[in-house]
Amino acid sequence: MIEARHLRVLRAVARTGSFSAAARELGCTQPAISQQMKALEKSVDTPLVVRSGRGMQLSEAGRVLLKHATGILAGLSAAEEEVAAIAGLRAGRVRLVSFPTASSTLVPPAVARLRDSHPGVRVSLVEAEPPEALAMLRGGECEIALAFRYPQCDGAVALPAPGHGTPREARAEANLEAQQLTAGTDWSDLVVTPLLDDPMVGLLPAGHPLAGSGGAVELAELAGEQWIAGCPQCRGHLVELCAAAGFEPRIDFATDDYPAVVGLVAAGLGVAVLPRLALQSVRPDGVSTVSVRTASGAPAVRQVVALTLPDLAEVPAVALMLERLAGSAGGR
Amino acid sequence: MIEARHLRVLRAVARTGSFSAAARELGCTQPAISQQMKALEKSVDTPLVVRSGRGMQLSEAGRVLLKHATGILAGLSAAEEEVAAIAGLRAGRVRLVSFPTASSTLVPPAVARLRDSHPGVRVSLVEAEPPEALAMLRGGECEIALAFRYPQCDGAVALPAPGHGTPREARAEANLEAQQLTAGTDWSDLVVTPLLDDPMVGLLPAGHPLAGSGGAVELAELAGEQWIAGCPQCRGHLVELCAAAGFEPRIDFATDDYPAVVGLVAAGLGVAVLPRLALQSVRPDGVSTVSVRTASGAPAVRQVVALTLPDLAEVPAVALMLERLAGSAGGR
DNA sequence: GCAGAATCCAAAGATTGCCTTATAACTGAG
DNA sequence: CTCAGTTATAAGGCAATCTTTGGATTCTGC
Repeated sequence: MIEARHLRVLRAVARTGSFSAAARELGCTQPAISQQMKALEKSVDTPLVVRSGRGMQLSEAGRVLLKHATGILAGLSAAEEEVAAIAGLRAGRVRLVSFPTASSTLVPPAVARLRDSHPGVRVSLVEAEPPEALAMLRGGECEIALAFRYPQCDGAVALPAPGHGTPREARAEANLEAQQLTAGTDWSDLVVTPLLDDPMVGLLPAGHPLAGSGGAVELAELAGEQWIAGCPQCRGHLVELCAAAGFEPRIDFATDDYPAVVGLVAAGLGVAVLPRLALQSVRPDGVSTVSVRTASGAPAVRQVVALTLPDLAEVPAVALMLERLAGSAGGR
Repeated sequence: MIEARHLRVLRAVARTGSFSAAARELGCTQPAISQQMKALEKSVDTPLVVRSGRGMQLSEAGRVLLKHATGILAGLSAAEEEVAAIAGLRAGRVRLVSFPTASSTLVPPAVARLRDSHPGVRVSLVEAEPPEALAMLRGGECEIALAFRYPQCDGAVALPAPGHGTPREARAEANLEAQQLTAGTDWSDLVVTPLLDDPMVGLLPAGHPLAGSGGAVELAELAGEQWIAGCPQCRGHLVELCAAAGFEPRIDFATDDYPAVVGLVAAGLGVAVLPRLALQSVRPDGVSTVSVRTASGAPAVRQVVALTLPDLAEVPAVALMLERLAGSAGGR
């Protein structure tokens, strides 16, 4: 088996015309060159150099091998360079999958700042709801999945050191609590980068009695209202929240189109609870917004996170993108 | 530094989709694959494989590296194959330099038989007198030089085992005797393959008194003749031979054109001594040939040999050509 | 749900390979 | 003939590699 090392030696010998000079060029001793050449000649089973008194020349086999060596070593350098470009954030691509709200709020500034600092790294974005995004992540169709979950307790999830060889146990332990509390989101084998605790905002018709109550309401105060729900996952969360507050919401309308929710509330058809992030890109005409507290008194939040695989967290471009996303979310 | 071994492992992993399968394909154990991949990832400083639960996929860097690996490994295989073709006598070229007489007698059948047995090996032929042929050999312009010398003693030169690692000392010792006797031919650092002891033939005009003397004459019997000499080297040899026989030849004509020599002798302008090989391609019209004995009574001979460098003697095509030349000469 | 098969990683021991140092032999030039 | 430069060889130390062994995880089939 011919190794690249052999070809490097052969090339140096051919270039310099002597073993000693080749050794100097490659930064090793002359016997090393001598042995490498002998090993190469043994592996191809034919002489490669012809010593004639003082000078030395390549045999025909040596010339043929050298002819190939240049191309092979050039290909090797090209490969090294291209991989180094990816590792050095001068090239590469990060495929992002995000749910709609995030892709219109968190993602754009993060991508813009990544492009400014590292123009060679390209980012692609596909929209998908968290369950599908997770499947794409596990299936190798993307590097980062943005998702959210609704922790029902106030304690913040322990923060795993993002992207630097976090042991499996630590991650599992960190996610254990949240995992047990929110069904269907087993992230124990993933690297979870918390981005944002997105507070839930109550939407009331403009003339609602609680609209002026200092901007904060208990969920139980809305027990008798008609409700307008969002996406299936949001609806499920709403029901859980209300159950914790001791009632079951009457839901007459459900839509995952946030402007529609606002319109329905403004028309006096009910009240709603939306993540604040979702409201950012919707003009809240004819509605009042109030903060919502859970039964325990703490504000209700939706936790927005970026997910990736442990191996992918080691990829520089992925780690950088995660950093940018965290930075983009941090200001909110 | 990326080594070919790494790329072979990467390719096997990518092809099979698992470390274990790659290990089976490459005939080693799975931890070996695991370690090689880890070493490769370390050398390029970025992850190359992404493990997602059961399956595994290449990262972007891995895909890029694999893309190059295919070409690099293909180039390596091509190089190995081409060199193996040369080593296996399915390809290659042997450059022969020969003096005119040999190139018209010894060389053609040898080349023909080599071409029959190994059609891939090409032979090129250039004509040059021994001194120049030797220079070309030492200068790397040919692989085999055909030459001759005139040993003045009868003892045959010891036969070095042709082309199989003959130690320097043995060669030097074998050639020592001849070296001292024939000036200007230091072949102690060469591999000498004796081809032929070419007997010297006397050329006499058809009616010469000695023409019928049983076909053999002593050189001294021709002391009083006019002489026609051949090439410069041959002329020098003739003078030496005659000196040993006790006289100095009167040389009125000298030409290295053998038909001319025959013509001159036939015209009765003198006598000549030629190697028998040289006479083979000349029609001896009007002349009588007799064998020539030196002063010591032994027949005078010209020794025809093939010369090559020690390293070149290890090259299969060169060794084969030497064999064919010896075979071609053996029948004479 | 629970063995079973298959996969990967990690640690440890043995082997192999590579490099260096030191020495000897050879070549060509002054 | 000596000297500078080169290569080959032998021996020692070091690093890399492979294998073995054991343990953890995942998917599969019952």
